[in-house]
Order: sequence, then C-alpha cells, then structure tokens
Amino acid sequence: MLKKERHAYIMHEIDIHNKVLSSDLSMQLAVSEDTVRRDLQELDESGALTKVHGGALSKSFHFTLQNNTVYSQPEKKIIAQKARELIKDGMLILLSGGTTIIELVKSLPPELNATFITVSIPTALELLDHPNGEVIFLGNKLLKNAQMAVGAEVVQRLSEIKCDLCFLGTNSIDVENGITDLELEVIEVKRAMIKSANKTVSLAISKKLNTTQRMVVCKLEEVDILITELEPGAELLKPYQAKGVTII
Amino acid sequence: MLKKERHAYIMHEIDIHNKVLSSDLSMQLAVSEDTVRRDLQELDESGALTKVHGGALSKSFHFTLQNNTVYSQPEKKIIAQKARELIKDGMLILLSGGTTIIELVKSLPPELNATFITVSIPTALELLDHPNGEVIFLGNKLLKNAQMAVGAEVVQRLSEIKCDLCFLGTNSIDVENGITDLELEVIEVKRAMIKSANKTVSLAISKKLNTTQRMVVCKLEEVDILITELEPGAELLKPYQAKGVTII
DNA sequence: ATTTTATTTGCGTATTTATGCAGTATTAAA
DNA sequence: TTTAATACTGCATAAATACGCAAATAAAAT
Repeated sequence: MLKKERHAYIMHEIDIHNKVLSSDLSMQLAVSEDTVRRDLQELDESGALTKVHGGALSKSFHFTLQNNTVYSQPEKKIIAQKARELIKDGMLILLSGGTTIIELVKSLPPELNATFITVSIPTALELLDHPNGEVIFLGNKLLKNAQMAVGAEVVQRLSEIKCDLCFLGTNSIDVENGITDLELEVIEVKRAMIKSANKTVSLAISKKLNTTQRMVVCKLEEVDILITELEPGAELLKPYQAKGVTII
Repeated sequence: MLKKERHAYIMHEIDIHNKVLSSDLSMQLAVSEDTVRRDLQELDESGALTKVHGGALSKSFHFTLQNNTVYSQPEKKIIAQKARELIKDGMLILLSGGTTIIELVKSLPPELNATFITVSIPTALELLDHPNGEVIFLGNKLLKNAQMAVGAEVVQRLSEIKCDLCFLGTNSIDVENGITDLELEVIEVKRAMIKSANKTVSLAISKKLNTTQRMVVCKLEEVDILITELEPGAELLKPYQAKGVTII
C-alpha cells in the first residue's frame, strides 16, 4: 500500500470518527506503529489533522478561538507577561473571563503544570489548548453576554474551593470604589471567586483605571496585586499603592 | 510497444484501480522500471495522474485538506434540519458535542424558547449565540481532546435531571453493538445522558452507519430515533428499523 | 535505401526514501 | 508513586529514484 493511500485512509477515518488511535491504524493498515506515527506527523505538518499522544484528532472537531489575535492589544500582552510570572507549578488558579485573561492563558509556558478553574467558556476553551494544565469548569446556568457561568450553584461550588491565586479581568477599578462591574450575576460570581482565593490579582489596562460602574465587586483593600501595562512606579498608580495594593 | 500505447494502458489501469505500482507496470508492459517511471513522470507533468513514491494515483484520489471546513457539511445540515423539528418550546434538551450537533444548534429558529443542557464547550459556545434559549453547562473536569466535561460529578448531576430529548452526535453506530465510542470517560457521560433523557436521538451521517469502535455506549434498543441524511426508507436503514428504532 | 538525427530505452551506480527494529525516554493512567 | 503505553532516536535494510551513458529504435532527410 502506498503512503498516500494510507494517508487517505487515515483522513477518511478522521473525518468519520473525529479521532484515530495509532494502534488501531497500525493493525488496519498492517504497518508498524512507527510508520503510522510518521504518517500522522506528516499529516499534522500539512495541517490535515492534529496529532496527539496515541493517535490524532480531527481539526474541525477541535474548536479554537481564532478571532482574538485581532483584539490582542500590546498592552494586554505586557500584562499577561507580568501575570504569568506569578503562576508556579502545582498551583490552583482561578481565572475569570475577558480578553486580558485569554492573553494570559496564551502566554502560559507549555511546561507549566497547574490546575485552572474558570467559569468563562472562552477562557476554558483557551485553557484546553494548553498541553499540561488541568482544567476545571464550574458550570451551571450560562450568561449569554458574558459567556460565563453564574448563579447560586457556581457560588456554592466556589465557596468549597481554596485557590492560590485569582486573576480577575477587570472592567473598572478605582481608588474609592474598588473593582466595579455592571451585572449583578457577574458580580456575585466574582465576589465568590475573590473569597475563595488566597490572593486576588486584578488585571487592567491603564485606560480602565479610575473608572467606575454601577455595582461594587470588592473594595480596593481586597485586591492584593494590580497589574497594568505601566511601570510600577507610574504616577497613575501611586494612589493604589498608597492603599496597600502591590503594583506589578 | 509504443510509448503512447503504454500511456493508454497506464491510464486505463488508473481509471479502474485508482492506482498503479511501478513494479507491476514494469512486468505487465515488459519494460524496465525506469521506463515506467519516465512514463509516469510524463503523465504527471501533463496532469493525467499523480505520481508518488512507488507508483501513481488517480487525480480523483486527491483528498483535499479542508482547513476549518467541516467534513460532509451538507449531510450534516440535512440532519440538523430534521432534528430541529423535534424540538418544541419549553422542552429541556440535552446535547452532546460534535460538528453535527453544532450544525443543529446553528439551525435552531431564533424564536425557539427551550432550555439546553450540554457538557461540550463548543456546543455551549454555539448555544450562547442563540437569542432565546437558556443554556446550562454541566461542568467539572474538562477533557482536552473532546473539549467536554467528564467525571463522576457530571454523571451525578446528569442523574438528577430528567430531560425530554437527548441528542447524541454519534461516531459509530451498528446494529450489533449499538452506539460505540473510543474513550471511557466520554462513554460514561454519554451513558448518563441517555439515562436522564426521555428519548434518545442519535445523529449520524450515513458513513458512520455500520462502523464500530472499542467501547459500547449503549445497545441499539436504547436509541429511540436515528437521524441520517438518507431518506427514512433507505435500504441501509432497514436493519435499524427492524430493531425498533424510529428512522427520520 | 541509406544515412543522419533525434528519441527512447536499459543498465550500473549513487542517492534518496520508506519502513521496521531495538533501546531509551517520555507520557498518561492506575 | 508505580506501571503500562506511547514516542523518540539512531540505525539497518530494502525498495525506489535520479543520473549518466551507451545501445537500440524511430523519424527525418538525402
């Protein structure tokens, strides 16, 4: 059997079943597993499928967020880089939603071995592309706009967890009012996240500093670390520092 | 024998078998392999066939590597259309993952007012685009490859639910073994989904009919409705009908 | 018909490609 | 953690290919 024929057979299997195992293919094609592995590798390189340990997956089956490259402002990249240095192997990390958090997830080193908990669908999807980390989604009712899980069930389950770090993508932060947001349901969840975490880290581009929205998520005192794209000594950040927030 | 004659013979073989081996042709045509190779090369250059290591393949063999495009999308659209007619206002619907289910979600009428429960991240993301339906995600540990929630927690919560319909994107279905799949964790969840639903609907393009994988999700008797892109009276579906499955 | 010219073919050799195997490292699961 | 499965590495072998060249064949010109 010609190599191309094997490739076609493999692609056919992938198309129908979304997934193949090297061991199965090796038998079905009557070649060694090495050969199958090399075939899968070539098909992966040509972009026809995604090779994984033990076999391969269909590309169309495996869904990824592609739109984000457009919106990823350089500021968010800087923030992500600073934030990721706080994450160490073995930690239990709580993540909210938002594009800044997505940037953070994208910038995580592949060899990092931590457990991530989130209530945001896009964040979860991005986390699934990380090779090592374990991902836990605290689900229940999903809120359409925010694309995240909300409700008593989520709050309840968050209260049963004790995390090392909680990263909050922040919409508005202000010395007077602390972190504020718009929707009650989102706020309930964010509060629960803060409560269940040892340390709370707020990620915010500087444009969001000194802005306020309707409802308070938490006072500034509850924020342990604030990460912006600015230098830690920047004038804009002084009032936050004065209130005891660590600036990175 | 003239070169033209050899070329004609080779093309004839290609038309019949979709492939030729240089070694075979060398014998059949009683010329050296070099000559055959040169012939194949010329035919390749003129676009009549595709030369590969060891022989040549028909051009029609050329499998297009579909980046992002879903395999058999037209079929899946037909299936989606049939499936969506089962869904009525006020129903509680359980959805698995997979491209066929995504098609179903896309085809849901905007005014439909139902509650959807899923364990699949891509399905959830797609459901969030629907203006009316409520979406519930049963989350816990997420499986990287399948992009879905698995584990005891999910199974437990599924057992506490009684849904009207369960739509399963099916990888393999077969009269003997019923619905089969590859991964144990996925199977556990699918079983729980079937249990918690009043009626189970299997969605499968016809190519998946009569294929089997390692592990059994459920017997055919547990499938109430089978939807394929074929006409309900199609010959291929007769054995399923005979086992009491409703065909749509 | 014969010579000339161009093309085709086969062979020897060097090179490349495909495949499997063994040992080791790595990964995932129990 | 331990254990089993899978992946990687280097290597050996066999098969396929490329290339140059000379012989054979076909086509063209005389």
